[in-house]
Amino acid sequence: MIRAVPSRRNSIADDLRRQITAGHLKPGERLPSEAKLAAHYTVSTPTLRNALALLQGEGLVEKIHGSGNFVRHPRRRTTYTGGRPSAWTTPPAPLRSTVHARHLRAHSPLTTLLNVAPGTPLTEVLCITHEDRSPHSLSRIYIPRDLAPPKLPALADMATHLTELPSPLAEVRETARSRLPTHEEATTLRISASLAVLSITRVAIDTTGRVVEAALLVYPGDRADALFITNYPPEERPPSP
Amino acid sequence: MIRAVPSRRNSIADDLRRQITAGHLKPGERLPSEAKLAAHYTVSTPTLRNALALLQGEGLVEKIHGSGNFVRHPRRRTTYTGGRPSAWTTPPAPLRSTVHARHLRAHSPLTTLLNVAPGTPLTEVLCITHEDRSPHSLSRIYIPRDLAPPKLPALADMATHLTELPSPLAEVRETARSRLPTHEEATTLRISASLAVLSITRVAIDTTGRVVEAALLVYPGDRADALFITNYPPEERPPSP
DNA sequence: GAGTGGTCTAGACCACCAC
DNA sequence: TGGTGGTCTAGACCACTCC
Repeated sequence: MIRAVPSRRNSIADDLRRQITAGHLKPGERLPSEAKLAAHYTVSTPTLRNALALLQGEGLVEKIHGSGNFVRHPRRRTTYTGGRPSAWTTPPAPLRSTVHARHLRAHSPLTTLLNVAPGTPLTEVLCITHEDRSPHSLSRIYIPRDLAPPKLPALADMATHLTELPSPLAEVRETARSRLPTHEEATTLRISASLAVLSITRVAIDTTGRVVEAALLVYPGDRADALFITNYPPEERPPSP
Repeated sequence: MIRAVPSRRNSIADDLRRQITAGHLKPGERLPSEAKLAAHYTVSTPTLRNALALLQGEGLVEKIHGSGNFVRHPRRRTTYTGGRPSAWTTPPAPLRSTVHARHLRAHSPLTTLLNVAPGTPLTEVLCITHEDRSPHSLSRIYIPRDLAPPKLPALADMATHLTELPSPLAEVRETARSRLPTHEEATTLRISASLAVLSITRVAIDTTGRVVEAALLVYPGDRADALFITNYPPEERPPSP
């Protein structure tokens, strides 16, 4: 049974949401200050802030400390396509990537992910995609250093790289999880701490069983889906259990 | 730059979290009332409730209106495996399913999902898996009625069914999304409204291009991952772009 | 420095649950 | 009916941003 919840904060959120979706409040526009909104709706500031928190969780409003609440630009919803290592991936049309690479040595979570000994040299590529100037997604990609180009590369340079592996690619395993962002992720992606993210851990394995790439991908839930396609060619259709 | 956030609610949440993970507070146990906890930490009730809200979002604490805050039983983390229609799926060992089936006719979101005309007869199977007595996941499965058993079946009966399709299965497409639960989902799954869920939309297509099954799956983020495996057999290794 | 949001207080009153 | 959580008020004081 669904209980109707006619709380003050819900009706305020509904009203603001209607104004945003109807276009009376335009993307990028600043809302009146919380004090003014509270006065307008004749509620206390905590109640008004609760209403705004709902809209932040939906990705409709962005709060910037010290300057105000802003209507978010509606995000293009992009689709992450499963089954491909980074080298075969380019960000969809309107997005641009910022890439930073660095050297490091494998430690605790990475050792199990890449199945390497602690201290193994790795190359990390940190990649943030942007739509206009606002962040869209966050990727951390780890490659055994002997497979990475000797100079820390731009991601574009990597595109040609994974195809030159000593052994060909055999398998890609992806684990998708839904969770709230860490404090760090929320600030880099400039999203509310209550906006859920899709976290994908991807591992690419070559025919020798070696992990040639591991990737930790984070997509804010309001702007990305992940698509996975499984084909059953006639000769290898699995039996029923 | 990451800013340290040493707020009162964070330190309280940290303290309670430590007590839970260390086992001083045991699963199923009721926490002291919010008033008592507030007195113990010498904070106001809203502040204490904020601390509890953090733990709810992590799935560590379950709040039951009128009776108290309880330490959740730690959930077994299950793994949803992609690429399979319902008929090939059985819930992992400790879980049991409650199944309800009903007839209905296709309407707005289902018509596009199943690619059928409005009013097409469908069979809906609503499936809730449980671990002990607490809900674990929620599935809604839609099948064209001529492919479903004439009597509304238990899901177990369906297992043999999809293998008897007029045309063999050709493709499974799965879209994964991260979001907060709807009010309805939060109450049926007995989770906090701030615990993110993994929502998977799965469509199975046979060799004639017909959609033989569509499924809407909801997994609370604290207790399920989804795993997708893509194999590249030697003869069909895709080229680099 | 003026204006904004971030956090917190110390209550009030209502809704739900178990006895 | 008594205890619990749910919602809300009307402030206070601090931290951040921008001029």
